[in-house]
Amino acid sequence: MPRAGLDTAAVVAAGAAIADEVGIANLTMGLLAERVGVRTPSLYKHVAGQEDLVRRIAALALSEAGDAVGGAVQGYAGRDALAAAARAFRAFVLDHPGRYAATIGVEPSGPDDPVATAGGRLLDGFTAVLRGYAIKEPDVDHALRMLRSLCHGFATLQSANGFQWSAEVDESFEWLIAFTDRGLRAL
Amino acid sequence: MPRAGLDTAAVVAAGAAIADEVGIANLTMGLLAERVGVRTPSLYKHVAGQEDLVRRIAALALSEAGDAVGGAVQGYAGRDALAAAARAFRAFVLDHPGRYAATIGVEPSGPDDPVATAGGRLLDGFTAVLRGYAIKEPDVDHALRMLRSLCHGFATLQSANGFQWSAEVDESFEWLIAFTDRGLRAL
DNA sequence: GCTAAAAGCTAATGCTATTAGCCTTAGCTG
DNA sequence: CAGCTAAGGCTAATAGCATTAGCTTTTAGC
Repeated sequence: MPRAGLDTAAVVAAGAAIADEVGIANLTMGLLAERVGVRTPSLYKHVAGQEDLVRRIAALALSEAGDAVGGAVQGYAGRDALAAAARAFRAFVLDHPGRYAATIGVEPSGPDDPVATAGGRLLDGFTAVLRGYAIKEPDVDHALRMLRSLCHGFATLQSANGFQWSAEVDESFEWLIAFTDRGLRAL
Repeated sequence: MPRAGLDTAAVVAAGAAIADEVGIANLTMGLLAERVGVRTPSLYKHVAGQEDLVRRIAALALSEAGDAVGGAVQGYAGRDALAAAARAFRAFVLDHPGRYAATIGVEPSGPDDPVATAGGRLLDGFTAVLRGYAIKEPDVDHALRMLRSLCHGFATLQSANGFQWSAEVDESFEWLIAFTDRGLRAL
């Protein structure tokens, strides 16, 4: 029996891919094993169990989202940066609904938890956006939370096909960016 | 064997209560059966299965959230209405995290789906808030989606203990209400 | 009181995650 | 180059959970 040459990262990446295809709720160890060409119990050599797998997928998703947002912001400031960050974040969630869904309900166990550090890096991307607005220090944290809530809420609601939101969802999203931009500049 | 006098509504209510206590992911048919004083298979006389149960819990949660928001708005207008609605919604999600979590990822099958009608009623509450602002028609839908995204995002992120948000979360929420109010009045 | 549907129950099935224990490969060491 | 060791795989077994089948008992209407 030739060896599969697996490692934890490969298993997690495959799990994230499956989650995007069939939804995180339908990600089963058997499906994952089949995908990576191995029998189910062998997965436990790379991952401590399903819960651990989901945590790792969540950390991966947050890390990738952080890269996407951070990269999109590069070279822009103010409204352009805000729009770039928001669009990049939403695009990521819509392109990878399963792995992003893995982040919902995962609580970081401590500051050193990969989930926490990846989440922090995602926040850094949004922080960079705020730097383009002249915001007084006490407001920065609040504005950050608002940005995160807005993007998270909109993207997950749309990804779940929430509430008959028929067509012009893109239009609503752009409207939302403009609204937020005006509000931030007014601070 | 005396009969338990169950019906679908009682089973769903008990399921929602368990979801709030242990999380929707840990809501098991056995746990629910024990809670309502019946053997597991008997539940299937009232509910088609676990998926159906979760859908019904989601519909209940949306309906209750709609009642909470609608009731809170009564007698207020403008900023007061906005604050009342937002606070009522957040309080509901924090008080009933499990049943609200059931709504995530549930897609209404059609316009007659109880999930859809309950979701619609929740939207009505937010619509009432917007009526207090003089918003031009083409903006109403967008503003509605923004309000929903903001509340959903903030409440679910906090409920999941998202991102080390230490203390002043309440303060951030009030800040967010003020921010939104200013933006809406500027339309 | 009689009947039929509704609401329970026990028993059985099948799927999923997980653990235990064994075997083989790959890489390093003498 | 022989041999040792750890890592990565496998089969077999266990346990929990959802669900179905089929039987029994209550209850409500006639």
